[in-house]
Amino acid sequence: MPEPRFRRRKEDRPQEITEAALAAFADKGYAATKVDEVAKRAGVSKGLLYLYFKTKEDLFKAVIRSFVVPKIDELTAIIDSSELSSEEFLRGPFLAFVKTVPGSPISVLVRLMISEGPKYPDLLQFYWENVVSRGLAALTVILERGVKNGEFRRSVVTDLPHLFVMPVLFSVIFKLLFEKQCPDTDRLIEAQIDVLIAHMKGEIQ
Amino acid sequence: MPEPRFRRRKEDRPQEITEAALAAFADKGYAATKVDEVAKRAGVSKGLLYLYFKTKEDLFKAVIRSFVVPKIDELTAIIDSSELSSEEFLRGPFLAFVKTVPGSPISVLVRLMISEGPKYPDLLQFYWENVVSRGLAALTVILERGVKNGEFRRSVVTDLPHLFVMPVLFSVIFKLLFEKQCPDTDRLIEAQIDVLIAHMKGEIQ
Amino acid sequence: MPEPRFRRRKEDRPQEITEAALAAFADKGYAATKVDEVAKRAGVSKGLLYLYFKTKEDLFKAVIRSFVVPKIDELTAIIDSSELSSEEFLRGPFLAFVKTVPGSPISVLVRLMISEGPKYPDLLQFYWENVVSRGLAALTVILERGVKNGEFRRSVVTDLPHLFVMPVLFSVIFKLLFEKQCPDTDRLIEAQIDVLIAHMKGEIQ
Amino acid sequence: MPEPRFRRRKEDRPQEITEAALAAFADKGYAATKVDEVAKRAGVSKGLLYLYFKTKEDLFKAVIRSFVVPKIDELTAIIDSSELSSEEFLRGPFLAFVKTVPGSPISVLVRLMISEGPKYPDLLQFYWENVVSRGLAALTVILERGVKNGEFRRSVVTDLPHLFVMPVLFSVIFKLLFEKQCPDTDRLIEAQIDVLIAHMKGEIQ
DNA sequence: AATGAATGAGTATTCATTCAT
DNA sequence: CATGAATGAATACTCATTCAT
Repeated sequence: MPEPRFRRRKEDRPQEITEAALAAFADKGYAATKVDEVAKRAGVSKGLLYLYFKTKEDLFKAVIRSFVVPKIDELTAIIDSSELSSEEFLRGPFLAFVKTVPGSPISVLVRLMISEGPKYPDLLQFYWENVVSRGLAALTVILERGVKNGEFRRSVVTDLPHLFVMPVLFSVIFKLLFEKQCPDTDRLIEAQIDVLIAHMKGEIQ
Repeated sequence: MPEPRFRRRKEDRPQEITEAALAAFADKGYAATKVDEVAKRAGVSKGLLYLYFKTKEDLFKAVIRSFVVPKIDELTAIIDSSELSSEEFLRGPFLAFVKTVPGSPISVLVRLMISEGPKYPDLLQFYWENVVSRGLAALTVILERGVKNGEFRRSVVTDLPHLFVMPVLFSVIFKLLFEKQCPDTDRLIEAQIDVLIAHMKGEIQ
Repeated sequence: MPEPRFRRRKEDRPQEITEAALAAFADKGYAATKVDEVAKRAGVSKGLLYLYFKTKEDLFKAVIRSFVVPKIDELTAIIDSSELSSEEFLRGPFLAFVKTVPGSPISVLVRLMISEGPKYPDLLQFYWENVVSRGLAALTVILERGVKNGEFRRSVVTDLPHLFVMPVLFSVIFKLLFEKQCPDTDRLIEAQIDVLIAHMKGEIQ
Repeated sequence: MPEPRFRRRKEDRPQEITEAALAAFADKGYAATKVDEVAKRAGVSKGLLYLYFKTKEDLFKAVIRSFVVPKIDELTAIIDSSELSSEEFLRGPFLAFVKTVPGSPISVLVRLMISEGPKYPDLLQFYWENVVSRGLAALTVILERGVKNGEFRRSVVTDLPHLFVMPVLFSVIFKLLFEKQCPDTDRLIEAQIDVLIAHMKGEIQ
């Protein structure tokens, strides 16, 4: 008995399709990915894809939105529920979270944002509001708390949460481009955090 | 019959074309740039462009090669000719050089490498050999010299020259994507160098 | 549980669908009308529509057939039941009937026949047999009766009933295309009939 | 020796293409005509067609414009250069001109305007301004001249130049749809003109 | 009978590349 | 050398039709 040509699974389709799209975009980038290819990967006809996403661009935006926001939610959830000191938090949950990024599917999204972002200002806006600024804000909360506690001295470092994010972006890209020559990204990230914390604490290293 | 005011010499053509291409790629990215558009910008016919570059991909590779190598040559030249201490070098010529990158035309190349690199392994190889590894090697020379001098303690930092490059990559991308919300990149870069040097020197900050 | 206020009966369905189709075709023409749209207008699912009409073309043919024949039946009925002289008939019931055409839903059918007819010879055949030739035949009966009566002289006019139909077709099309610049179609139609009758009667106007 | 794949004939191309398009539209109507088909008929590649006409719609508009305006220019030229009395003009050059329309390539344009016009208001506007209103104006000039001369009585007929155009539109459409059953269109047109002139002259017929 | 999710052939349009001039 | 007219393969998107439910 042959497989039925139609499977009705309305609820699951959008997710199945965005997952396939993420994989395809990861492989070839946005422009080089054919809609046909995404449909095939999702085990779905092109027509159905267009039932859920009006255009290829739409699909792209949906991919960005649906995979990135949950991840950042994860981070803020950790902060809110944590009773740790700032240093403990940075060395513990934050470091752990941040190490998972390079090599995870999200790293693909970073590449997509860099490649295609400039063409879609609204998407950048969304990304800024829902990911980057939220991430930086979360870090700022931690750093400020550390200053208030007396754990940290106020300095450029407590002022520039970007310094804590840098190694992640760097690792993602380095790994993407020069897998072979890439240093141990965990070590790189740890080193940066170490250096920054030491600096904030005013310790002799 | 009056002489044309500017007589274009054959030898300049390829460069004129790669410059036009760089500008076009900067505006729209590789895939979205039409060969027609590049030819128009270069003030040249499409046919002539194809006389110098066999394919669009060829042109792309030429762009990468021709703009990036001179820049890295610049850096290594500075190192070789410099009599400064390691710290002086890092805070002086290195910092100065590195600050010029975000916002310069080369930053465009970074985006191009990220977007298109994975499709062209030979280009990545070239980029690694001629840019990244040379840059890291130059830094390593400086750091080792500092350790030998007794200026710096040996540590993860002297071991990971990547830490010195991170803020540049970060700034380039941040500026590209979030121009509006971008922090002062000079300050960001300086902060990182400060923190790293302080750490290597074992000083209280 | 309250009775639904309107219970749709199965028997009405085809008619409801052809009505929706006529409206949709009127708006956008045949090719530009989507089956989906017709189904929605009819308050019916696409699947059900296909239960009644095998193809879109089928639906189209049903539309033509179902709206045009009753109209022409109306006209012949008037003729058969009328005791009037030929002139009275032409100036009375015929004129009245004919004036209602431009601006009525049937005028849409005219456009459809002109646009799509050439693709469907069987439909044209049907249209000819059931509408045009019957209409012309009815007119011929009247004109012949007038000649027999001595009301009218025999001439090209009594020979070409088409002359009486011309202003209707003209008005329908003019109104369809140039609503804004369209002359009063009633006046146009009346003028034509006047002129023709005067001619047949041999009167000085 | 094989035919050269490329023939450079920049000047002739647009006309060659519009001619092919007119023929294709005549055969199948606008919607059912494939751009591929037009290109093939014109002996040209699809790409080249798109070099001259940005879209299929554009091509359609060009077809309408390029074939219709010359025809109406012809008519107005005849009027301007004629020394005839109004009746002589109507029975002579006007009648002759008007008889050529049904069956000529322009008759195709009439069908196209009816089918597609309502979708392109700007095209209808163009058609109105450059064809219909100019044609009616030309007729009005003739009729007014006849009234001034004393040739004609003023009446609805001198007021409604549309009456003179009606048989042309009617013949075009009748021929298009019911070729087989179509009366002699020359005779139909002549009859209408006869009747109208007789009426304007107030003669007993 | 009734639904609407699913299909896929069909089409307009683009753009890197070629080649007659 | 230089041009840009000409090509055609490639691709996003549509919509009549089918069929599992």
